[in-house]
Amino acid sequence: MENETHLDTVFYALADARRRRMLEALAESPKAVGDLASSAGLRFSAASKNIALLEAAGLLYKSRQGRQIFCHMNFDVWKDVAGYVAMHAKFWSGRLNELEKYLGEVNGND
Amino acid sequence: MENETHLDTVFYALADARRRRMLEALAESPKAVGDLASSAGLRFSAASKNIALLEAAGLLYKSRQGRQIFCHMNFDVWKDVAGYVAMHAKFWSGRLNELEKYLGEVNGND
DNA sequence: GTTTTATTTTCTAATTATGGAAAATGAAAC
DNA sequence: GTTTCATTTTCCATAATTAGAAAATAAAAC
Repeated sequence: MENETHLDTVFYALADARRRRMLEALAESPKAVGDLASSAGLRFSAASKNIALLEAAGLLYKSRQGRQIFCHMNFDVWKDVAGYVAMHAKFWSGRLNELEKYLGEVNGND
Repeated sequence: MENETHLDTVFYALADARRRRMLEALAESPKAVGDLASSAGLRFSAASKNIALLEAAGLLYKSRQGRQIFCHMNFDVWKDVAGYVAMHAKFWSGRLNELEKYLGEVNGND
């Protein structure tokens, strides 16, 4: 599902520090909308709209639990992004060691 | 040089299919502004503005050759993007083989 | 069923982004 | 130095984005 329009919305969604902060919170564990609002320093209504944007980009999905709505990171979409980046980052070819180091540092070799 | 604001501008720059098309053209070889305009299906003035945006994001740099201005892909910035993607794509951990395959397919194992 | 909690929607106003056209710049050709 | 070519800048009109406030929904608690 990696078409032009989709990449538009994904990259656009990532082009905002507060939205990225929400995703960073989600990377750890699913969070309710209200929690994400605080993470990003936004009011409820603004957070809700930004979350809808992230959802439209496929970067997260929601599930209801009682009165709360939980957001979950959709890791699959990162594959599209990674694919696009890899495509244009030709320079990574033959430098997988370097990327491996990156991944190791960033993820703590887990 | 991977700060929040920089990522904002980089992702924003990537969030437009025509700008990505220009970058795709540049990945192959440096191109004059006029050539990029046609690649993206834009008039000169519009192309010039989008190129300025890509330049501000650090995705390309310019060099003058006679009356033409050539744009060159700046591969280094992709490292920032790749780093960010890798950071959030935890799921890639332990799946480097898969990524390797990706890179192989995409770059034709060169 | 009324209240409370969690979230979304609607509406408005302010800000920002966009392309096109035409004028302006900059360098080369003559 | 005047013309030509390549690109940028300015100006304008249009469209898109955003947050905030208040009203609306939706589900649970009482």
